[in-house]
Amino acid sequence: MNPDLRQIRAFVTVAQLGSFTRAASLLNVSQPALTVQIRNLEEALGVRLFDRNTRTVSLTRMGREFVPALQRILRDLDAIVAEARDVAALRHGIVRLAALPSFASGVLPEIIAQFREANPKISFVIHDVIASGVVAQVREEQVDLGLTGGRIVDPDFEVLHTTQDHMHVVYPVGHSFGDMEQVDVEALTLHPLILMHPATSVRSVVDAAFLAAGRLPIVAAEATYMSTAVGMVRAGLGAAILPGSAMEVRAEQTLRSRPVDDRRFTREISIIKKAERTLPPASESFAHTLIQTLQTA
Amino acid sequence: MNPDLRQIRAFVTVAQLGSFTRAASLLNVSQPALTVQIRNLEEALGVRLFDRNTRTVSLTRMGREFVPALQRILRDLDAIVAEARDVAALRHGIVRLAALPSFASGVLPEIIAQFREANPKISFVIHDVIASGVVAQVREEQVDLGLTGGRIVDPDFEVLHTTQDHMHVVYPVGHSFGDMEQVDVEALTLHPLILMHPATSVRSVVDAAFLAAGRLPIVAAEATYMSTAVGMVRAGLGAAILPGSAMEVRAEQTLRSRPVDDRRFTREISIIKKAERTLPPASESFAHTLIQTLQTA
DNA sequence: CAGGATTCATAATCTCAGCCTATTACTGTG
DNA sequence: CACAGTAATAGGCTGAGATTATGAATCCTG
Repeated sequence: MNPDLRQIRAFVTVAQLGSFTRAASLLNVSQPALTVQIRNLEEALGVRLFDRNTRTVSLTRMGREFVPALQRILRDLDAIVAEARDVAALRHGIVRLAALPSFASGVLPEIIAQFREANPKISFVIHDVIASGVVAQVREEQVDLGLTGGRIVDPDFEVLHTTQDHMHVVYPVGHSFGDMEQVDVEALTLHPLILMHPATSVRSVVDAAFLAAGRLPIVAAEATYMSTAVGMVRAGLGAAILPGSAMEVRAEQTLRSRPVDDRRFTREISIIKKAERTLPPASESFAHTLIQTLQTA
Repeated sequence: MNPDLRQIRAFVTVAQLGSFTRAASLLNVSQPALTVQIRNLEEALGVRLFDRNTRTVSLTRMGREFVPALQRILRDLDAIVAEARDVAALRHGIVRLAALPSFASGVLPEIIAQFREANPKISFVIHDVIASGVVAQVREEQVDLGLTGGRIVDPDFEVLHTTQDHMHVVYPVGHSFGDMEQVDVEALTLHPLILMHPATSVRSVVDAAFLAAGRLPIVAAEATYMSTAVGMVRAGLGAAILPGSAMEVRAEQTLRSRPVDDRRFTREISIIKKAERTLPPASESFAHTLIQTLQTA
């Protein structure tokens, strides 16, 4: 028969203490139980490990040679078990998530900071990629969670939460948008606009909204990055339409922003994970706080 | 509860095969047993290891991270068990023994060569030291076996075997010893002799024999090493009295040797081990062949 | 799209490994 | 030489874990 972890623990403990009785009390078993465990281990290995009479216990040479190796195995195993329990208790862990750049630079950093205050040992790996990239990385399980725009119908994914991300218009101080009762599609159509690049999810929403309203915007410029768009606004090229989730819509000294007064200028945001996949405890927990933060905000 | 080796083996096997059913048949248990083992392991670690539905099994990220570490532990442990069984089966091992130089260079090499023919993987560590050194090394357990002269009465030691080592006289071709009916104490007293150094056990035997006979030898020279004594004989300084066990008494071209014809020129040889100590299987086995060889010779 | 096949999970039952208590046997010590 | 302390043995019992039987879900196929 093959050795057993309890037998190995018994052996190492007896070897260290030099006594069956004391080892037994340390291991919370009776002394006869230990005697049997050691005997079984000796039979399993085919080698006598202790020379013992009724008064004294000492390792044989073979026993002495095996102690360090077995000790190391116990140590390694205990370390793995402790690691697993740390992961389970959120004392350790890595949250891997993919997010659209707008979220990655916008709402996410604050939420992560708040989460890490409660769980300081948990680290994050954020992949900021475009919408199709988020979906792909979740599908290939390079990340546990995805934060992306649009509605997900693929059964490969489970949508943990959806929320609305309303578009804002960003304009320089003194722009006429600042004085209007409401900035609706009509108003937007009258001014040169800076829009995101057509491949982005923000642009699809904007285009769809204009299309639904039967209007065409005056496109002054297109930008791939939101910070570029903001720079263009600052340079006076026009007003930018950017999602409310993005950091860039926050007030700068010389700029202002306000929501577009039209429900259609809204994109859906989904927090997704791969279907039928258990998240690591850290990611699971972070998903929860993420959802709660987005709900209350 | 703490993890169990069977649980770990089950986990690694299921992870490798990606199937409970196939893993179960490989491990010679029923599939429900495996299900329970994995569940218990997951509970012990506090972490879900597999995502499984009724058709498919796949590792979670946590599970994937634990596989290599646990695999290594199983590999290490199996190696230790295999090593122990090799030692038990004499497929491995080291025989440590201390012997008087006369044996170490005399009878021992042949016996070791013969033993290693049957057990090629067993190696030897020979300490050739004087009698008191042999006893000391056995007492301190630096060696398993001791081969020494004299009678051992100390209860710290167990005498596995005793045999007689009769003294021989070594002389040049043409010496008158070669023509005598018998070389007894009387004869020895008439010729210059080369004796071992007084600290050696050979010399004590020789001195005691002369004392008992009430004679005094003519000491031409004293040597610490037997090979030195033989060199002196070759140089014509006289005849040497050396133990029969020593290689040096074997015929050289220009030398002859014959037993001294007096029962008192005999020393006792003991094979000893520490009392109450189990020998490693290799040493145990070698002790047996050693005893048998000495008995039949 | 229905049904058979396959696979994991659950339930119920049972067996034996292993524990505990009580006792024995031995040894080192004062 | 008696006592104290320690490991080994015996006997009885309990529960962990195995098995078989069955259920539930999913995939494959015609």
